[in-house]
Amino acid sequence: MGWGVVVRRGRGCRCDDAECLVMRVVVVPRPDGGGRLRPVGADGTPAGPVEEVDDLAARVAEWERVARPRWVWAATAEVYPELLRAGVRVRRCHDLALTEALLLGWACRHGEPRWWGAAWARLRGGPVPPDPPVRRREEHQPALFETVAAGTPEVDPVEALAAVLADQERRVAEVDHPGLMRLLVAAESAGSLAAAEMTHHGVPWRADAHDALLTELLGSRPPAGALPARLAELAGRVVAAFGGRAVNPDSPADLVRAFAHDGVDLPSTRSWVLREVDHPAVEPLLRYKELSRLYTAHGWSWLESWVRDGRFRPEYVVGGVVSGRWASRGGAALQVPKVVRRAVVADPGWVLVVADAAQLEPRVLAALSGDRGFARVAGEGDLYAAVAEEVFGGDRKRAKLGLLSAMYGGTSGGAGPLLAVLRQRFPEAMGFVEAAARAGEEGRVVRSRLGRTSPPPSARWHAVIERGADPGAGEAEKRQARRVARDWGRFTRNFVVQASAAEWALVLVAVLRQRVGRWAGSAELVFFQHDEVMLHCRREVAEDVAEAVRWAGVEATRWVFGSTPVRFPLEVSVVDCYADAK
DNA sequence: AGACGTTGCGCC
DNA sequence: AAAGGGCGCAACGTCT
Repeated sequence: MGWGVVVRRGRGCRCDDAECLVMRVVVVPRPDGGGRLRPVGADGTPAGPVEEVDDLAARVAEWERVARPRWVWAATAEVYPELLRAGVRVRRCHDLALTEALLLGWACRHGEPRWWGAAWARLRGGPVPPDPPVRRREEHQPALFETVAAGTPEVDPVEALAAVLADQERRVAEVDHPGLMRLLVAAESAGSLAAAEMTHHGVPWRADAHDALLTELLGSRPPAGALPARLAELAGRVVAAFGGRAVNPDSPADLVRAFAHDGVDLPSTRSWVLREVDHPAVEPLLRYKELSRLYTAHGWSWLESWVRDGRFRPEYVVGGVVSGRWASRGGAALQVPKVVRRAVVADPGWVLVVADAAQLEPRVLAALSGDRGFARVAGEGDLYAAVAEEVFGGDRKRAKLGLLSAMYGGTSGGAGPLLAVLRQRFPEAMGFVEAAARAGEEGRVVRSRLGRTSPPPSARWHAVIERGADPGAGEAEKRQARRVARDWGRFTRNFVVQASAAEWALVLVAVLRQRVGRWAGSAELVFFQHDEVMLHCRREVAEDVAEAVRWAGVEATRWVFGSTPVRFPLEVSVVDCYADAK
């Protein structure tokens, strides 16, 4: 899709001026704790001698004290955890790998080899080697800088990183809106620092409370290989309800057969399907599924693997989702079930500050589209209620359904007529997502507010589309082509909203992280999940921290959307226990 | 036995 | 209430 559909230039990014004067220092660590550093200009040219040090952390801390540079390194995830373990924090960085992914994406070269391929091409020409494999927590793999050093002994890694930096600066300047892309690069890099710091600090987690919760719901911990008492009992009730027929409640196929035997035909055993069925097995089965999930996903073995010394330390994968949302590795960090939040308890004398952006995505759509009518309702505290008031005679449910369908591309559940009304009332907002959907259906890419780009559809996708367009195509082929086109349209429709929402949240984290630095030792960001942040802080500073979060929301709005009537309210709770938030 | 795809469900 | 978008994970089941 045309860039113009998605991004109208807002307020310029401050990185354009002051930030760019910040000194950059390239860092290449050695496995033994030493490393090499070199100050460089934005164009990668040396601004000082190479330093070779045996205690990299100490040297970084010293630089940080006197010059507050922007650290330039291959990947925060490979460099920063070690610094944190040595007690060293940094204010800002430029993550070359993350930036490379953003820039490759912008040029519709998603998935191509990243930074060191670019370095190679720039320094030596010739074929571009593939990326090193993704680093796994459990196994040691060579870090990026080691790989480049091993593969190209004649290339100084410091020189290589400086070259990549220069290359990236040049490419950023060539995008349609360099100021927005600079903001994205800065926020992505700041996010990588926040992610490493959150992993380092961890979410306060009371293993005893978790164990008590499990025991209450499942019975005491069973010996290895045995089912907890409560699950065994429910499984027994399921079997009894089928007249003693042997049924494994964990096996969908088994269940479908058992229900069929009793004259109940099921398309699947999903819980919402079962809920509609009148059969004595349903009630114990639903309860079994619910508790079984708790047991397998967040039971005692989860607790043993993931909680140490009163902290849950998930590993975040910054930019791990195509939309720019973060993913996580291990521990299912971004899926902590509501019941388990009982175990997330602040240390004595400390509290949790939990903040959640209310109705973030429709607000983002309002700001993106510039629809004045929609922006006006998005200036209200309850956007859905405001839309309901204006359009649906106060029916908030219908307002919510209609708006979610507009952003996700759904038409089921009677959303069709609601969409027609919304289209009439908010033509620019609805036109915005529909233009994004059309772009996807036609195989074009779309971009977020700051310039993150959707992946182009695969060759297979194009093949299906072309087969459907062939004059000799059969009905089935045409239908399939229409379906995959619509599917991709739903993806791009959602991408523009979800990716821009992720940017707002990312900038919030970036500015909040800077602000929280003033309470070093007394307040920590400990968790971030799409539109929600959690801080762990001393009780005395809780109100100040809560205020900082609200301020960060306002800042994020200004940075990402400039001047807009749209409000992005945060629901902030100060609690002892995560389960009590909101 | 291990790889892979499917099913189902937790979160936003 | 679910369905539309995005994920991670565990268990089942099939294939190799």
